[in-house]
Amino acid sequence: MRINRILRTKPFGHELEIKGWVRTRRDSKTVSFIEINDGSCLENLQVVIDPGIPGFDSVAREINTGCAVTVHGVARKSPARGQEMEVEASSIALTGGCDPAAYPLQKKRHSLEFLRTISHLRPRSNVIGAVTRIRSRLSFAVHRFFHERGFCQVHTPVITANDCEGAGEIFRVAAADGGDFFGRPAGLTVSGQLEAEAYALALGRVYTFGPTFRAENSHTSRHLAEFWMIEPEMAFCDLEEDIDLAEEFLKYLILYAFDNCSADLALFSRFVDKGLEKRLRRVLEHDFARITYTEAVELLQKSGRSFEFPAEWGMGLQSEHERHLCEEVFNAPVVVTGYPADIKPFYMRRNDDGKTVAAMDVLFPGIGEIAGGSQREERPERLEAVMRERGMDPAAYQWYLDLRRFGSAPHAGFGVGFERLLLFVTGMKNVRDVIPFPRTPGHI
RNA sequence: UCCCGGGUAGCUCAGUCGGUAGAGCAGGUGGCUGUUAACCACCCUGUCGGGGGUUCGAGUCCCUCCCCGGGAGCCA
Repeated sequence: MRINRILRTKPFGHELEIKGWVRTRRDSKTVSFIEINDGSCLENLQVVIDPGIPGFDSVAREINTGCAVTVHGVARKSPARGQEMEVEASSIALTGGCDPAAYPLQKKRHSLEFLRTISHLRPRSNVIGAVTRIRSRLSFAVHRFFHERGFCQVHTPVITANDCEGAGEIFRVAAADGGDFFGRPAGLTVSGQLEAEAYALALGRVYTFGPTFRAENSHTSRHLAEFWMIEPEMAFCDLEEDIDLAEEFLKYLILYAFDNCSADLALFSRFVDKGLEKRLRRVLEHDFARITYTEAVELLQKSGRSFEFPAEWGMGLQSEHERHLCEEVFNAPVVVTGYPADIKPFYMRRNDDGKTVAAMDVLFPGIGEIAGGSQREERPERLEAVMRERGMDPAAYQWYLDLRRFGSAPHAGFGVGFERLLLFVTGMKNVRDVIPFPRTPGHI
C-alpha cells in the first residue's frame, strides 16, 4: 500500500507492504528506525526494525539514506511522539543499495541552486517532490476547469511555420542532415494561439495546454526556453468575458490547490514563503482590480514615486510599474486593458479610439504578468491593413485571414504561463525549480 | 545582451594587513539511547573556477576567460 493511503486509512493491526526510499536511519542497540518515503505524499513512514528479524544482519546493516527498500510489517500505534503510526517490520529487503559516501543528497536541507545541479536526483528532496505533486494536480485541474465549462482541448502543433509575430524568437527546426523541414523553414511553436483561433471558430470554446519554446537569451528567474502554456480561445466572446474567465480560472486553480494539496502547501508556507497562504487567500477573496492602460499611466505619474523609467503613455509598463500597481496601489491582482496598438501584436482588436487595442494583462503581486490576452481582430479589412502596416505578407497568413473571410465572429482568449502560475501557488521564486528538467540558455 | 553579486572540503560558508587553509553539516569508526534533521568522542576530505601577471611569497592584488546567482530588457 502506498504511504499516503496508509496515513489516511490508519490500518492498525494490518499486515502491510511498503516500497520506497529511505530518507533517514536512526540506530539503537535494541531497535533501528528508518523513515521511508515513496513519493505518494510529503510525509515519511517510520519503520521499526528489531535486529532479530530475518535478514537483519545481511540486509539492514546496508540500509541508509537513499536506498530503495521493500518492507513487510504490521501497522502499530507509535508509543513515541512525532508520529501517530509506525510499521513494525517483519522482514526488510534491500531493493537497490546506495553508497552514502557518494550519494549527493543528505538528510539535511540543500540549497535549490545545488539541487538544480542534480536534476535527476532532486525529485527525491521534499521541496521538489512537493512541487512535482502540485504541478501534476494543477495540471489536472486545468483540464477539469475547461471541461466543466464545455471547452474542447486542441492539440496544436509543436512544429510550425507560424512565427506568431511579437511573441519572441523562435527555435529553427532542422533535419539531422542540416536541412530544414523537408525544404521549408519551420520552427518550434511560440504559441498555439493562431491555430487555437481556427478551432475556436468551429468548436466555439477551445483550449491548448502544452510546451512552448522561446529562443530568447533570457537569464531571469521567470524565463525558460521551454515552458508550458495554457491558452483558451472563445468564439462569440469579448474582452470583458475574456477577463471574467481569466479571473475565474486563476481562482479555481488556487482553490484547487487548497483543497487537494494542503500538506504540500503547508511545506511551502513553512519553509519557502511564510506569507504564502495569506497571499493566496487574498487573491481568492478579492475581485481583481480592472483599470485601463491610460489610467495605469496616470496613476503611476501621480504616485510621486520615482521610477528608473518614468511612466509615459505609449511606452510599455516596466516591471517596476507593474509591481507598484498591484503591490502598493491595489494590493491585489490587477487587470490592465487598452494598451497602445503600437506596442502590441498585429492580431489584437483595434478599439474605437483608433489608438488602443482590446488587450489585457493580468498582473499578480510578486510575479508580474501571469496572463496576457486580447480580443482578436475579427474584421478582415482591419486585420489586413494592420498586417500591411507592419510589413507582413498577407499571403503568408492567408489561412488566418480566411478565418475572418468565412463566418468571422468576435473572439478572444488569453495565455497563462504554467510555471509562473506555479511560482505563485507554491511561493517558489524561480521557474527552474517548478519544472522537472529546466531548459534555459546553456542548459539542456 | 546589459548591470550588480559570487565561485574555498561532498554540502553551506568563514578566511583580518599578501606569509602555503578552517568551521558546521555530510561521510567513516566506536559509544549511548523508542529514536525524531537523534546525541557524544575520534578520524578522513582541498588543482582555493581556468589561464596569465605583480611579488621573495597570492585564496587574498591586477588582467583575462569560464561558470553560477540576482536584477533589467524581452516576454508567459
